[in-house]
Amino acid sequence: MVTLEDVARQAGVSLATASRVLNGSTRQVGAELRARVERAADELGYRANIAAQTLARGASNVIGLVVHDLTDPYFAALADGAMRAAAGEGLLVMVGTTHRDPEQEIAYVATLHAQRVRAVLLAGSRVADPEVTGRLRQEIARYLDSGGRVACVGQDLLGVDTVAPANRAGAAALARALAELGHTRFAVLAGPPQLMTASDRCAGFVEALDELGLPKPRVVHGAFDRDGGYAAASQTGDATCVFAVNDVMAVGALAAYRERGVRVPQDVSVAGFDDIATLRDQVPSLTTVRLPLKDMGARALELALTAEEAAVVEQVAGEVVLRESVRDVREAR
Amino acid sequence: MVTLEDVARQAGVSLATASRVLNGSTRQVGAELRARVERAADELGYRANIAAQTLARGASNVIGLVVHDLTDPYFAALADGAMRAAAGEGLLVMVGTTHRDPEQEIAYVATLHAQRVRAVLLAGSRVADPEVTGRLRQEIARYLDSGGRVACVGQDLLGVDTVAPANRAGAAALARALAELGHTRFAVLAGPPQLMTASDRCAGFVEALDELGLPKPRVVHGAFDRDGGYAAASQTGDATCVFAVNDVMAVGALAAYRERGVRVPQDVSVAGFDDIATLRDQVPSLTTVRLPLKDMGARALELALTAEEAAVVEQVAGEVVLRESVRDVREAR
DNA sequence: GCACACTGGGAAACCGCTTTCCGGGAGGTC
DNA sequence: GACCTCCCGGAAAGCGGTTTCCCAGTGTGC
Repeated sequence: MVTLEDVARQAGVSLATASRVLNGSTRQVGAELRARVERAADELGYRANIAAQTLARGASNVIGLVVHDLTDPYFAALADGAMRAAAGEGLLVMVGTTHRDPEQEIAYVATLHAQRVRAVLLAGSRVADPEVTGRLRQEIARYLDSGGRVACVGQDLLGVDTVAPANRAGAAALARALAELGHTRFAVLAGPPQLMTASDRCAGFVEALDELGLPKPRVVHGAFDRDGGYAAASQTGDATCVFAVNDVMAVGALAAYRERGVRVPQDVSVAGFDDIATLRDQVPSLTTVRLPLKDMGARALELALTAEEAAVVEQVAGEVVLRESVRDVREAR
Repeated sequence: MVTLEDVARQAGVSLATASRVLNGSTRQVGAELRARVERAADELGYRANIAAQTLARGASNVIGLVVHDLTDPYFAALADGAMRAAAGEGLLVMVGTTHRDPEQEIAYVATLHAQRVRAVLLAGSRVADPEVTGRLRQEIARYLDSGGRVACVGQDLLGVDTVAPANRAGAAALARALAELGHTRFAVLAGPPQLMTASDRCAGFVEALDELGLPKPRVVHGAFDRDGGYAAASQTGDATCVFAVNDVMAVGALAAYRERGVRVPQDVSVAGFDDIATLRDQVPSLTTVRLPLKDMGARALELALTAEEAAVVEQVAGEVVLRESVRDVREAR
């Protein structure tokens, strides 16, 4: 393992000079010595020891990213956005996946704190459990106290910079758009009640229907993933329009209907939420609420990197996108 | 920022004792002192500084993973497998995405080397450019020399532990299976000629057809992604069966045919390669060659972690999976 | 009763790098 | 020519841990 000292000796200069040449410093070094150091470093195959640099500088160049599941296109897009932004800043990204276990999330904050990462990005829904959230907040507080930075994509519950998708408003807008097509009997594939992203979207949808004077939808709880949507789709009763609180669930529901010979949108209309990238190849194309996922990931990184006085919360609007999977039932009359 | 020294002082013990209590050591510490140290650490909110630990121990607990694109389900699955395995070993994962730029790949090896990561996993196709491969090998050699470990998923070209999917054999088996269904006029959506995964699969397919005495397929080059498949699908001429060298290209091709009113499999049969997870919701379901992606990612990590004398190369067989997207043309007669 | 492990605590060297501080020489000014 | 800046090189003090080495105290075996 070749060290800076080896390089300095080989070049016949001091440690300080070698350091200044190889790892950007404000100080100038004469051309002659500079060349000698560079040549020595190259000959020896020197690579700076970042652990040592981090320790000496008191600042690292890696950021931590905590997601639920990388194979979910939602998080893949978020992560991709954040990682591109990080690469642009010359930062490395350490990724942790929790598989929806809140304890894992807390543990990752602690671990990333120990790593002294420059910032931690928490992507993904909060859960409606004050005890767990409290412990997470405490872990975050420790990290912030020691100079860390945290940003989050999701509900504004942690008191840190947040990119907050307008889940309620988006779902409400979707409900109005669907009602406008003449639907009156709705079902919601609502995901787990404790998951706030799921329950917010469900609530926004239900409230909007209520304001329109439409009957309450049938609410079916289940898992927040493709299989959850698939399973829940069998319990939508006589609804003419089904809202799955995220796209992967909607895709699962489409599969279930297809298998049962239920035609979409002729027999039932289906809508999702997020507009994940894989939707473009879905048949029928899926109505959804578009969220600019990559931008959100990138924005979260930016927020985490620019220290403000108070925590800033940025609302991100969702845009209703009507596609083939919903039918205008007024035409039918 | 609270340090071990703060904890030791608060507990009224030496640095050494505090270290032994808090960060696993072979040495015993008396119950009394142990309790005092633990309480002090908790009160102060102490988190070990991993950079300092890494420096002192000369070994880190993070591994590096280099992939082309996280939003591609192929790499997401590979990464997920590797990350689960890493979590099981108590390791953190630092992820870099190259977006298919080989220079980025080399740069990441250098960066991860500097980070002194325990091992580097290189996932993704090699390119048929000896100059670039040579530079990558050189960068890897430097890292290996300084005690690093490297494993790779893809072609066995780097002289390191490798999980090598049987691209040629898998494509050949697929070709034979398709020929058995009576197809004789084939086209291959072949991806970029320099990309070895693409060219190996294409070559395996073409050779197998040749051995069967069938006419040469039309080979259409293009990008190795969904849009590449989409674009290439317009140039398949009068082929009755189209092989896309990976699934995302096949999905793109299906979209193109759908838009043009070409029915799959009635008008043209389509097959892909990889069996990515998102295929389960594809209509029509896609014939492909299944690769156990998650296992491959996990296996690569294992290989990297267990030092052998010589580099071990593990072939991974692909399994032909016939689904709706291909038609048995013998029936038609 | 004595030599002898053995146990557990602490002092201090060390991991590889950054950066402050010091000092010598070159160049400029009056 | 004396004095003052600059400029740049080097010595050395950290950064926050781990671990070796030393040492005192406490059983053990014979």
